[in-house]
Amino acid sequence: MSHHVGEDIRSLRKSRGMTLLELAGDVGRSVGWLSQVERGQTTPSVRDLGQISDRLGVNISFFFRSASRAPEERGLVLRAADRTPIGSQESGLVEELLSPTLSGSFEMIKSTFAPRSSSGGRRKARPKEDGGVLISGRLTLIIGDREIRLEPGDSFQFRETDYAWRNDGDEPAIAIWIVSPPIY
Amino acid sequence: MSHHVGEDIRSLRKSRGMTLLELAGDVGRSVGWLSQVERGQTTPSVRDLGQISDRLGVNISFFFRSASRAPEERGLVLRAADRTPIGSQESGLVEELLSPTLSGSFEMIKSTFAPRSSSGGRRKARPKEDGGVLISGRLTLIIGDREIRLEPGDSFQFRETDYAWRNDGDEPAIAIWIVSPPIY
DNA sequence: AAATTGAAATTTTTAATTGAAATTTCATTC
DNA sequence: GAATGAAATTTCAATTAAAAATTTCAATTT
Repeated sequence: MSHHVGEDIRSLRKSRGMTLLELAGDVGRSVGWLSQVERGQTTPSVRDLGQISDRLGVNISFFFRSASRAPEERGLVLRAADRTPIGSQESGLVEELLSPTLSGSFEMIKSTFAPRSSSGGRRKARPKEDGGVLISGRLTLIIGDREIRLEPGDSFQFRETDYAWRNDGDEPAIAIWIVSPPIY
Repeated sequence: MSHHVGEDIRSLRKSRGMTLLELAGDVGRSVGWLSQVERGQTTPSVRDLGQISDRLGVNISFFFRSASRAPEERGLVLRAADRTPIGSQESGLVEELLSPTLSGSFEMIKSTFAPRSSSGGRRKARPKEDGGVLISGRLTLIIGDREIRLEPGDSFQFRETDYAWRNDGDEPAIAIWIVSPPIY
């Protein structure tokens, strides 16, 4: 009874705007069953969970990121060693989830921007608010019509949905990035 | 016309749950006047602003933290050099606002916990959500009945309103702390 | 004349309804 | 026991109404 993959499934499903009906249909199970899985009343088979994770676009290992930790701290802390890459198919950008749970009102992400790289086009996105602090390296943000060059220690926050980034430097740029509401 | 102290005043007032009527009364001015000040249609005198900042519990210099920066980046970026201590009368804890504006849906704070110090009693607080990443040092969080020892790189997130902290180490603990909704 | 007030006009917020959609429950089937 | 499917329940989004808060601006004060 220790693993509540259900809570993660629910958050991922919601952040993607899917209903029980849709996800259950996609993985070939009933709405009632998925409801029970999400609430921890039924344990899905590994095969079921594999289908679910495929459909939600995460690796199945994501559900077990804190598996080796004491149950009391699961969902409350995420240890540095347990962070997993998530999302972001963009080359040049590696995102690791810092939030121990997906069900909060905001999400914390460690973003690493490769040297000499930049985001592709602009982002299409739901209305959300972004913010962050540059920890190391250099990073240029293009927000609206403004171009902002960040140095370590600088912080930022904005609601523009279309923005882009660029790392002109020779070293990776590392930022703590905050998104609200959650995107994963 | 460059300084919009009004926006900060409005955010601080709201985060403290005050109405125009209350704050205006406390500083001996009319509601209409304060409304104009907050919307940048009237500039308060330095004396008025002093009274307002006293009542809101910030140093008057807070309103001018980004004064030397280009207007385009004000409210969007906060440069490392412009950070000011804010809030937290607690000894052992220094909080610096990272958010460039107070009007977002969350607030980013750099918290420095002195060696061998701890929070006094529990916190009384409005419902909010806290999260963060420990950047350096060691920090113990007491959340509900759980005691969590954090190492650098560990991240956390919770909604419990009563929590406490303790730094048993010999060096300061530095964390990036996120609060939603804003408290300042 | 510029700053400030105060009261009327307007906007925002809160609470209560309601119908639709989504979710939960649980007796039945596989 | 695992899973389904339909009935029961809950949640969500859209309305509406009343109260509270804010804005506006003509009048007053400095």
